[in-house]
Amino acid sequence: MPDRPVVTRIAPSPTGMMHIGTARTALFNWLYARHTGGKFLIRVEDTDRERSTAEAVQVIFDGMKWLGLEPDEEPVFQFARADRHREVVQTMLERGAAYRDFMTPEELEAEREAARAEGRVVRSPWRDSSPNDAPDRPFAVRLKAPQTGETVVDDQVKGRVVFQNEHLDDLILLRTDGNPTYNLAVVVDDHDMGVTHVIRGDDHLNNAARQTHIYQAMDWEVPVWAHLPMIHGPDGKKLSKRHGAQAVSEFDDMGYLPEAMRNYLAKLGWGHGDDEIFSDEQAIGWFDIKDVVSAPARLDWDKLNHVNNHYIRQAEVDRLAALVEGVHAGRGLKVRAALRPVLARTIPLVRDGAKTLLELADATVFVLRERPLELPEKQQGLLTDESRGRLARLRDRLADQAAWEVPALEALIRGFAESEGVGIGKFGPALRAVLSGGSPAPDLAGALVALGKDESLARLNDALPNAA
RNA sequence: GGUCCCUUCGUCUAUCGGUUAGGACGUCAGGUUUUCAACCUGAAAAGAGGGGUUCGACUCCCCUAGGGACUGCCA
Repeated sequence: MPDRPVVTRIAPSPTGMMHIGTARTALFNWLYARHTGGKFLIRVEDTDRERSTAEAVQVIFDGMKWLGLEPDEEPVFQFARADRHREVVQTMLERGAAYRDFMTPEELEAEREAARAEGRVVRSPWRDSSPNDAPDRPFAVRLKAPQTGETVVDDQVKGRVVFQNEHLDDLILLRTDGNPTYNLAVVVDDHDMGVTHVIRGDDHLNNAARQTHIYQAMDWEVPVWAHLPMIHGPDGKKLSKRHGAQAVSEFDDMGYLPEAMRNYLAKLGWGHGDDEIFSDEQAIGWFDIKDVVSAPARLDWDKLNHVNNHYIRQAEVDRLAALVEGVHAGRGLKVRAALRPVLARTIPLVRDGAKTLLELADATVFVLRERPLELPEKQQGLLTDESRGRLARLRDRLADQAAWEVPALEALIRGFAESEGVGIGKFGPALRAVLSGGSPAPDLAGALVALGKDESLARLNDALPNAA
């Protein structure tokens, strides 16, 4: 185990979106680096030139920034390091740790089929040929991996995993076109970047064994491995589109707060006793790779919603107001400058029930509506002659009310109901309808406070033109 | 086919050989109540199956079953 300061990294490939699993892997790498006082790095695996567009790369950076997981150093781009990768391969060739493989695509295909039929691994006839036999045609370079004995991946979450070398094939290091492959590039880059702990998805567990051979061939120190189980959809299948979302940006769009995502994602595969809600500082203090669960976890929207609701209740009102304004803007509803204070005033009154920013936004539309409000048909029945009369009497009381605060207004409404000799249910629904125009609204006192005295009375007057 | 990983309430998890198997989300019931939500109280709910090891297994070992990953000159 390396004695150096811890260096972790996230190594996403730019595919046009940032998968939520990548986000969790990033989070764990970040937590571990912070916990140990080490460094958290990012390397963009952009060797697939077709998919690796500038936009796709930006998506990664945006996702990381939104999640609040910024790396400690400038990003490394893998493609730019191809020369270095080739240089390492050259060294391995010189050391006899790699060989030129002249198999044609057809030969390879045939060998692959034969190997599968025989239940063995692909082998190249060129592995043991002498350099003099080299034909004059393009070749790939393969690692000359040991074929006997065993390779141990001492994994921090999976435990000691043993592979028989006879089951491991000779990794291709350089393609026929001279470009490095993924398996070569990760190892070289991780080594050059000084990565001490490779924390990644367990879809790479098998690769870890073969990558170990590269480290050994170069006499490099093998990093500490930690292979995280994957995140599945609610049905236990691989997380995909049909589960609602898989990209980080989608969670943003759906109104989840980054701190809620961090908390929830941290709990997916890791935990600290009975603690459910915890701060970044606590997570950093508690986090240890050894405590990561080895079984895959399913995404649970209900729980995510619950956690998000918690953080919405805790968030600064000004921040929520800005975010909610953004949601409204996205839906084509511009918030007039004059209404900004109203919006900010409304948020504390409606946030408790909001599971997402979208719901929070929904809960605030009633204060943003412009008079005169038109009641939806199903609510018009609420305005009978009787209820109009009551509302008119209530309006007069409200007009005389000086303290425009929730407790005082609650008392006023209760007192009014008593003086009318009826329950609040006799006029509450009508009041709410008039104040909100049919939009969702909080309790009556809250709605009055949110709207403010003038607007409240004006909306009442709009609905009671002849009742004065 | 081969290699490897995984398996505690519906879900996320605690337990690290001895517990009435705990917590959270969700669910259900009740309460509160002017809508929805929130909130309060309570309840139901789990060790995949089979063998071992042991005085004693959720915990250790083996087998089976079921999931998953890899098996690319993708990453």
